[in-house]
Amino acid sequence: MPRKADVPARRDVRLKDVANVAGVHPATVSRALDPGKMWLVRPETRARVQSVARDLGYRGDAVARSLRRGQTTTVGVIVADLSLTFLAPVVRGLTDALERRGFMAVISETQDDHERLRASVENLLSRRVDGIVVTAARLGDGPVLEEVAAERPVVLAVRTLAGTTIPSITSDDVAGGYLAAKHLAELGHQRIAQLQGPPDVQPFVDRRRGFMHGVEDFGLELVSMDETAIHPTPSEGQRLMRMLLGEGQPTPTAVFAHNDSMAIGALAAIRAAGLACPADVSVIGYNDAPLVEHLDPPLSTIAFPGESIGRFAGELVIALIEESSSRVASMTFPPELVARASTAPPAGERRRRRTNSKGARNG
Amino acid sequence: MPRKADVPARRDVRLKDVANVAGVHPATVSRALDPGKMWLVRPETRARVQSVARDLGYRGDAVARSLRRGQTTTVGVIVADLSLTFLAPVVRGLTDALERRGFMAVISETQDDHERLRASVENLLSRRVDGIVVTAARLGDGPVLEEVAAERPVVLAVRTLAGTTIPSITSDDVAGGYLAAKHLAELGHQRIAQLQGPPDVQPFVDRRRGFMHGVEDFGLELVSMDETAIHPTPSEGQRLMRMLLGEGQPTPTAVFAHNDSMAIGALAAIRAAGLACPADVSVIGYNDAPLVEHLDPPLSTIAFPGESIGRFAGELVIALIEESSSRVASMTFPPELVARASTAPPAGERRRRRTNSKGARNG
DNA sequence: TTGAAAGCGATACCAG
DNA sequence: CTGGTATCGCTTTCAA
Repeated sequence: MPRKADVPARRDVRLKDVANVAGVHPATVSRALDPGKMWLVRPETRARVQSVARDLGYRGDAVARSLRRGQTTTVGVIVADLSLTFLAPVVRGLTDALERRGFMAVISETQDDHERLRASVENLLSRRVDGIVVTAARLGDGPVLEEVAAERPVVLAVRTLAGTTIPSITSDDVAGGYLAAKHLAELGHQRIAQLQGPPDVQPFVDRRRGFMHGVEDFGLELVSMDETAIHPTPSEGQRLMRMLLGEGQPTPTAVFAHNDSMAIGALAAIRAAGLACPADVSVIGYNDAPLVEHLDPPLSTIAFPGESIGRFAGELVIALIEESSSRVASMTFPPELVARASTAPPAGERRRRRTNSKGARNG
Repeated sequence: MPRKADVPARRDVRLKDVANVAGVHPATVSRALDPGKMWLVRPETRARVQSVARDLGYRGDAVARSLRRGQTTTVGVIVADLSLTFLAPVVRGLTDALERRGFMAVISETQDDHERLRASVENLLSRRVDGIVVTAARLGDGPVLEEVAAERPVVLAVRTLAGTTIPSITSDDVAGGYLAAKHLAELGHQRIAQLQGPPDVQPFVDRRRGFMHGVEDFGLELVSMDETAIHPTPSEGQRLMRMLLGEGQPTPTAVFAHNDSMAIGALAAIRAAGLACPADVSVIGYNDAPLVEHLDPPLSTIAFPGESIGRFAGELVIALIEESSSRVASMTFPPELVARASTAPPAGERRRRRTNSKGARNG
């Protein structure tokens, strides 16, 4: 049992109580306790009020304040799934930026489901959040979000949306895809492929585009596969990689998985096929999620500054909240190649010397 | 610019507006829209009101409702750091349980700092959350949390606190530690050690205790090292492992790291010392965090049902909120050994086994 | 079955 | 510099 020390464990103390004890009007207490208005109160009174408030253990009622002020100092954060490890830094930067400014994050998961996104948004709006940061936008979500953005600040983070006017803080996924192709080309790969993420998520579209540019620019041969992952998960990555290895086409010597999760699945598929990475097939992922540097082999990947993106998204949404007329400024951060052991030069020479028939090892 | 379709993008629609259009009193609208009270309204009126509400795009104001009802249907969730990957399933289960019951999670990070925990709690209370789930409790936090628990439902998850009356949902870390020792003993290890997490976090204390029990029960030799990690991170794990390898004492053939992060650091230290895992030293971690199965080598570890723990914590806090008299029921879930490639019989044992095995070929 | 009226707790404008 | 007073939007007795 906790001690009921000096702080009365009684029912919540209200402004009026403080006023009574301090012998002043509630309005005065309100002013004396508001950092932005306490200068209106005579120092003596202010001190007395503050001391009484402290003694009574007074804790402002944010609900009442919100009702009166029409501001909740709360921001809704919509994520597809908190288990997505690459989101951790983003959410970290975001919540940090928010807390630093006195805002709190209320988090809602959508599992990348349109309906759930709609429900989340509705829920958040009815809770009167001052703004919303969406990291889980998918293609069809445009209209809903635009509608919301008409009444409240909305910021897209990580995932932008084609042809939207909603400001977004992202990394340049086209550049990232290009970087992946460039890396593979520089290692000497000629025949490469990509494991594509869901095409209704803008970053995947962009990564694809960037990668294709690279393929052209560097004169690579693309083992094309139109199939895309239903979800960007290890199991889907495994499925696509299996397809790729099983196709009639020649096996690529390197693949670009649109994210690290799919890359992990790809590694599994490669092993399952009796091949080795990077000896037989190089693999590069995307996101530089936590731990992928410790994988077997350590995963080459494209990193983006998640924490910064989260932080800026937080700051932007607050800016929009505080001066809603603010110019809509999107930001794009450059991604970065992180070369590790899962990518290496192709074993082309050796293989070519031994046999001319490609794919002979796909047992 | 979004279309201002049928839904008036005007200022928020209030209850009164609906009442006016529907030609009834606001109180009637309130009743007609409250699932728990709509039976008080004549079906015709109800239908009309609901239809008007829909047409106007009416969205209840949760802030006003909260003020009036003294309930926010909001639960504070305190975590040390959202980047802790083993928390992802916990938070997942938690938010899912909450949303399912119409509650929302507001998340606050403490970075395992006492002051920040205090501030978080204060902030959450002033926002009038209906309850709090704490996954970041450390030893000194008892008093603060007890005090809070006296006014509002508080539930500890993942980390319990010694000698507290606050209900907690955890896994049995003593059993987990024991399991680790047992696993190593069964593999034939004789000389083992542990990399200890911070002693002011109950789970680490328990894992240590359980491990020690196991050491005794199985008659193992413990290479003891009193040093504990400042934070349970890879770098600290690496530091401790380095110390262990450098000491005057004989090198253990297996170590139990109090969590996966430290285990990862340990693996690095082992490599850095020119040794191999599991050939020279076996390593077992704790948590079965996402991806550790893909490490090099795949990490043996002790798993706990994070999602269930989160889910039950959510359900418990809601139960406490709804019937605050409810009996305080803590729950403990059993952990489970997940044996992977980072643990194997010790070098000597392997040889001996080969020699002694029936049908040995070198006879 | 519906209406009237009283707040929930805090803030902000207007007087004094 | 401080007190009065009117809401903020909704829920909930209490009457009718």
